[in-house]
Amino acid sequence: MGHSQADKAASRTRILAAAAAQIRENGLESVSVGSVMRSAEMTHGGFYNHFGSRAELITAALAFALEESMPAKPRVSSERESPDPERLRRLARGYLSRSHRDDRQSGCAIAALAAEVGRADDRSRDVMNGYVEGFFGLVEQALGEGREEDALLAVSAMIGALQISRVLTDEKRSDQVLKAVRDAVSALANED
Amino acid sequence: MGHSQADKAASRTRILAAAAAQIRENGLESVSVGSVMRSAEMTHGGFYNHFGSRAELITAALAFALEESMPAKPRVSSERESPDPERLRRLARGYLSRSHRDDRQSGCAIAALAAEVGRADDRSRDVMNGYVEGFFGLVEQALGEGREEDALLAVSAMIGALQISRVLTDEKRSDQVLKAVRDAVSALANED
DNA sequence: TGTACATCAGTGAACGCGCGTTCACTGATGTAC
DNA sequence: TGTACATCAGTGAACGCGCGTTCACTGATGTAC
Repeated sequence: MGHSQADKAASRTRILAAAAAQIRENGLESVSVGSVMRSAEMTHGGFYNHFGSRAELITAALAFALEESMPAKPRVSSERESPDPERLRRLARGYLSRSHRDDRQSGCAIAALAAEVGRADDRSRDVMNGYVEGFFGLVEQALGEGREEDALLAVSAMIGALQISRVLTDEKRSDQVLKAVRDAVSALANED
Repeated sequence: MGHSQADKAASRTRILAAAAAQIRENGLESVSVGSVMRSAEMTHGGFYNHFGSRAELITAALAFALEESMPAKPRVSSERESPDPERLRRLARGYLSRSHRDDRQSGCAIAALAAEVGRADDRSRDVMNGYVEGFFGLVEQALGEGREEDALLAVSAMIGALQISRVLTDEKRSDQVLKAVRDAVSALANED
């Protein structure tokens, strides 16, 4: 609550983190300046010391949410890494888990926001585009060279399944969808 | 613009259709009473002759959009129909086409709204739940008995791929995702 | 079939409210001397 | 190191606007006789 430069940076981060959580939980449009500032424990007037407008916040918070929710972004290591089926199986197990389904606030921002970003301006699509490619790259690397098409399939299926599992009202059925796609992705990992 | 009962029913349908198109194009939250009534070529005051509130309209328009965008809802025919791989291949070709990707306004409402409905009230989730199950059933029937898990995979992948294709900023890459999943679903159809 | 009247779909002004944004103010911070 | 001052992060009141909703009114519809 001080006025130092370090305090300002911390405030900005608090605002961003609050907005990112809100976005993942309830979508881009759910963000209002008032609610975000309240979450960040400040009054709304100070907002414009940190962002030029609500729209600017939303773009920044989208990037923040994507970054937060994609801890395993592929390193830009020059050496080719070898396929790692176990890594993909672990990824699928976590991604298509009940806890991921039920904890939207800290869940995958791509699954939460893909449709909304698909209809947003180029700026937002650009931001998410990089993270989708990162996800593809991650899975392709785990599958091994020449498995690009399988990677595209696996990522599409995981994102679709997570969303569907959040829609279905019968929890058993929801679990079943998660399991079916988990198994299918694992099967891809075990091929070749 | 008359006042007969038939006119009233027609007005209600115009309002619903306008709201459904808007929802598919820009999401549930994009619907405002004013914009919908303008699309339906009426003034906003008359809205409450047809719906009790904006929330009620949105629920009804969601159902309308889902119904419109799922013409191939499985019939409740008692006789088991035989597998039809060609039908699934055709479905995948249409669903994962550039024109479907680019024409959101008349595209699949599940893909457009799954994430948003996943965080909505039970009422909305119930509505979409039925159509998701309809989609599953359609694909399972085309695949044939005992292919339930493959149907869950295929539907998840199609929905995920359509959304991702709308996010990607490189059109070639977007096309590639559509094609990869189209081919994977066709491959499922050819297995047996 | 024709007339008188009640109904009610649609109009457009008005409402209260929450929103994004602005602004004068405050007091702690950090700098110039 | 100590003092005087400019900066600027944060506060809270105020703004204009668009929203959902209400309402008095209108005139066409449909019904009772």
